Amino acid sequence: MKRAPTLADVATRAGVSYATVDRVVNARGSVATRSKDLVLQAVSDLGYVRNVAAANLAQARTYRFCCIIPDGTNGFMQRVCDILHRAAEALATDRVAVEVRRIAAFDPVGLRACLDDLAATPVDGIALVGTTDARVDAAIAALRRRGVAVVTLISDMPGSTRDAYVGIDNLTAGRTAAGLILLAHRGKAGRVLPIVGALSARDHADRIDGLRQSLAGSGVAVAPLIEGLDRHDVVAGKVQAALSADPGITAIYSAGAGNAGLFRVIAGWTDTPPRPMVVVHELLDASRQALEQGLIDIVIDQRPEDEVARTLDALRHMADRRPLPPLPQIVPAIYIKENLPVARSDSRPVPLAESA
Amino acid sequence: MKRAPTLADVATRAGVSYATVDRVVNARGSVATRSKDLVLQAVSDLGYVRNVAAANLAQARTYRFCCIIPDGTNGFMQRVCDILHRAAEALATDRVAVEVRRIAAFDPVGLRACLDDLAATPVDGIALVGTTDARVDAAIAALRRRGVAVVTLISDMPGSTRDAYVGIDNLTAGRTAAGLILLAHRGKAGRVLPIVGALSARDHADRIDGLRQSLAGSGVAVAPLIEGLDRHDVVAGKVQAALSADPGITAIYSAGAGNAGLFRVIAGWTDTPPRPMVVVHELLDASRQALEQGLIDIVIDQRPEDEVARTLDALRHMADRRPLPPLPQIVPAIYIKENLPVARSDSRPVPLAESA
DNA sequence: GAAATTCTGCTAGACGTCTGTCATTTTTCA
DNA sequence: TGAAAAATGACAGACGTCTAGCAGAATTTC
Repeated sequence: MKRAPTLADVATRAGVSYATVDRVVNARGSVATRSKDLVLQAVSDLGYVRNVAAANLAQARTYRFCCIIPDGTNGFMQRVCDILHRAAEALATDRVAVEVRRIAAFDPVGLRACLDDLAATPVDGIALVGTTDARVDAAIAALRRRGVAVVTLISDMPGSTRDAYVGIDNLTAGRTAAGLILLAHRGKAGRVLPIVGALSARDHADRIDGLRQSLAGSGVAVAPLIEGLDRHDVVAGKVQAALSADPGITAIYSAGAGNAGLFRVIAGWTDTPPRPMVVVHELLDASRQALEQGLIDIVIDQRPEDEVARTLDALRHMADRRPLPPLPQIVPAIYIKENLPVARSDSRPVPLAESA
Repeated sequence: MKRAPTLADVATRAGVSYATVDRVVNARGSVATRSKDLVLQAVSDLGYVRNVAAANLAQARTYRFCCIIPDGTNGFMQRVCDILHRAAEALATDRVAVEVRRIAAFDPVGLRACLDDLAATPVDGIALVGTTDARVDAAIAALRRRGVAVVTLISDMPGSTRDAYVGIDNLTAGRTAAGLILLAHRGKAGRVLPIVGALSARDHADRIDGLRQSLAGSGVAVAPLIEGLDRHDVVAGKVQAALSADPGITAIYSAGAGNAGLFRVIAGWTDTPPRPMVVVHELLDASRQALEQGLIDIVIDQRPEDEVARTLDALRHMADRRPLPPLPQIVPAIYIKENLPVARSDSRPVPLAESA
């Protein structure tokens, strides 16, 4: 039960002064290579780990994070924002201030402006939904040079210098949809109607790729793709048309948003032939209701709660210059009518525990 | 951007000394009712929240938690232990020491002895897998009186005075199995063979209840229950017999452990008729392989990672005498061949970040 | 009214780290 | 060889809370 080693212990062990140790571990001032080695050796000998509590206290540290979330009619992004706000409240105890900024969706110029704006404020970390664009890349690189942690959320930017990506593997998501569709077909032949917002959206395209991969070689074929622009009116029209044109559709997989239109079409289905199996993404009010009413069969959800928690955790680690713990993948959840979680209630915690 | 209020601010506002404030918030010494009210009022006026970092620093606080996990051949409990150990490592940074004790499964006397033993050591919180027993209840109550936080994990003890339960709703888990079985039947008739370890185990019984509820009124019936005692040899024999006796079985739902026996039977299946659909619980090496090899269709997993994380988090909150944040239910994960997470790799974090 | 009890205020030293200043020593290079 | 530059040591004041001890004031008890 001995006390954990402190920087003073490290200094003694390394045979240098506290100041030198401090210069090494906090990377400031210049230190001779020899001294640096001595210190690092002592650190590893003693198994020193920084006492984060003390460090934060000393700096009166307040983490300042900013999350940049696309605006628009997308219910999913709204949900992400809600979760962020809730998480921000809970983190207030730990002196973490989380700001959420909404920007126009699919607008690299606006995103870049937002990032440049943040570069001028004292911020420790930024989370953003990736948008592939050279100007955004440059802004991220600039922020990182200034020591700001940058994490991509939900959608990655593989080419950029972001510190980490937090989100699901969309190829796997598409394969999952395929697996469930195959399960329901049980070896019978069929044809899946795939719907996306736009194939130019990386995540949507990945999901459809995954679907195709896992259906290949099975008896279930893939019908021509519908691009619904994530708008329910467009989706409704195109789905209606596709179903009329092809009575052999046995399943529908919607990889994008704008599902309200799809639900309307299904709601108007006549009994014969039986309606196709329907798989959509993201658990929102509309999809939850559709599931409860039996209009659809499966919702694949990317667990934004987990994504948000991981994101803030990653930002915190990086702000502390601590290594990121190995992150297990976020596995999308599969919801059916029977395992829907109860709708969440907001309860407000009190600041202090009861006195005895 | 003003600084968060401190206890000194509270004292000023309340018009009393720091010492009095301290006596109120830490519930020591005696304080006049009037002063106490003044302090509490100031706390709520200012929105004071204790700076946990400073508090821990001042006390050189080391949280000591102990998790009591049943021993035995159960692979799931082994997995829980692994996760606990990993979590313990990660929490070392925050001065949290987690000890894991294995005890004989289904042995209330041993559990009680373990709890009594712990009562004599300086421990801040205990997590245990619930076992319904009056002696255990009493031991828990005694611990709580001594200020030790007690959380039940995986299996609850509804009658006891535990502070919280972290685990899944097994009724929902059974309903989920039913929903997936119905999905694969797509309106066709069928018959499910249910397997448990023992109906006396609360979680197993709940799952079967859930299954029955959700199958009621559908075309899928429930065959006579098999009790396999969670032993793979017993399971193999009884399943083989049941399948021979009833060729109309179209699905198997194993709510307990000992699934290796079930996998063996399925592996020996002849092509015609097609094998029944198989749903089992807990993602372990054996079930993962069975899923990959196509021996089974679905694994329902109770996400022990989440359960462990929540448990330790809950213990920490209670040790700090902070209110528990509202816990969203843990929703069991549904795995099929296509969405299996990659097997986890163990990587060891380095103690310090790189110097610039 | 005196004594006992309860309540309150004051003070000071931890806890481990960060940050800054200043003086001193060692190294480097012209 | 001397001057500039680099490296090091020493030290002190924060950060917010906990803990302990002691003295003085207010209240209750007999």
